[in-house]
Amino acid sequence: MTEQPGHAAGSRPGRARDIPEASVARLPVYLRALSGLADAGHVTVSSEGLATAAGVNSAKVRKDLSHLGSYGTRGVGYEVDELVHHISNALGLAQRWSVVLVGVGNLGHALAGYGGFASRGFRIAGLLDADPSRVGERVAGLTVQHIDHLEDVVRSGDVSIGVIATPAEAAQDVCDALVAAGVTSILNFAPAVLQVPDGVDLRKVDLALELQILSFYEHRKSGVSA
Amino acid sequence: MTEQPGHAAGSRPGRARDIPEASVARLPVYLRALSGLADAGHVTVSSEGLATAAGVNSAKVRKDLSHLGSYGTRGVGYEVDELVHHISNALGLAQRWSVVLVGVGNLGHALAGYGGFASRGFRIAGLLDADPSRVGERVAGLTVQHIDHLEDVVRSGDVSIGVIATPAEAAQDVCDALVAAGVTSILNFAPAVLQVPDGVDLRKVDLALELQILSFYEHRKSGVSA
DNA sequence: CGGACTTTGTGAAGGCGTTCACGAGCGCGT
DNA sequence: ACGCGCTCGTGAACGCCTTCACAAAGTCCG
Repeated sequence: MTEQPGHAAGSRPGRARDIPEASVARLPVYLRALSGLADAGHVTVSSEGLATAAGVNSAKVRKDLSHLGSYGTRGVGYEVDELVHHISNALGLAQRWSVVLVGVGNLGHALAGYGGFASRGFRIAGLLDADPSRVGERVAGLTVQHIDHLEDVVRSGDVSIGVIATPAEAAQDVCDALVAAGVTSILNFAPAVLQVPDGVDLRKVDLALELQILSFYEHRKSGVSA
Repeated sequence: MTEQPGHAAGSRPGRARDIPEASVARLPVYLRALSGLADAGHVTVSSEGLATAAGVNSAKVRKDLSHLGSYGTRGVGYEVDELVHHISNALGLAQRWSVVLVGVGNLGHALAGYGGFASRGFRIAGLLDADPSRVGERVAGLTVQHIDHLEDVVRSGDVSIGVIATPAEAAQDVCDALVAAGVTSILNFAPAVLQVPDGVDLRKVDLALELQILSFYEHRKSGVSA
């Protein structure tokens, strides 16, 4: 399930209408499904249709979307374009976020070249690495800089999100440096558990974790009839 | 949160002791934390210690581990080596799984070279790609083969797990081909929602999804005091 | 224009997972 | 040998999320 921790949810009593974490996590999925539906020429879509495209059930879709407001038309469904707009707004994708990517190894290359970031409004403000032999290399239209320039890049690029794609050993140091430079959200691809101070959001993607979960169920399958 | 669907849980009435999905998802995290503790020279660890290392709370650790059996010693804690052994067994990592990786682009390269797979007992039985210009290339000690060889690779390599790292457009076709070849678990890195028949487990890792979730909370942060 | 049909939005119910809290068991020191 | 202190294992309470089910509301067609 790869659940993620609670985002220091109560850091402020803030009156902001809160959308359940589980719902927030599905909004990007709806966004992607809606892109596909738009490309296929659909102008409107029912909760049932969107549910199928997103791989969930329709009750969940309706409940999730209801947190954003009442943007559906009874008897018809949701207007695809309008829904994309509202979900994007809710996710904060209307504004262009700048991210800094630390660690330009295999995974870093893949992330830098990944189209899914740019298409969702994320701008890579800098590529950094601690290895001097990598500095100067051109990757995805950017020049790799030394990690010492982290603070410059963050401040001059108005960066609030950092992505860590370093080896596990370096991850915590990089994380601390990101926080010190003023980054307030961190996405960690390194296989390590990181500590961050309150007020900084941390999420992780573990490439091997899902494979191990599959292993569990695969193991169960073969063992069931034994 | 990136939660994952229900693994067709009830496919068999199977008496296999079932571990809650949420627990299963944390076991790999414990495994990693325990590796770190072992390297640091710890022989035993308390639920509190493991909780800190894994980034969860101790009650959760104890509850999760209790599903595997009673391997702790009251007043002392858990023996690190023994716990690694039991968790590995539960996850099915005692046996060596063979996986086939389809799509050798940027991400495919990163995955093929990712040490976390090999270190957890996953063997890459083949690298496949549809692009003829990529066929023959050596990546991570293997030679890229054309996708037409999929069935050969799966059958001769006793492969039960497939990893998809293709563009979104190709993902469903590759998925169908994997299923047809006999793969029963699929890990999808492509940004697409895939359909699989009953009996096949599907999990996905979405590189951009977590970034969008961070965007949501970052957006909220800046909007709170406005 | 009116009635039947479709689909949303949502209160209520149910299930799952987390957290609490404490009894049971084990090691250690005296 | 015995009691003290520590930590596990676990039933119970709690809370979040999912699912159900239906009234409200809008469309479409005769």
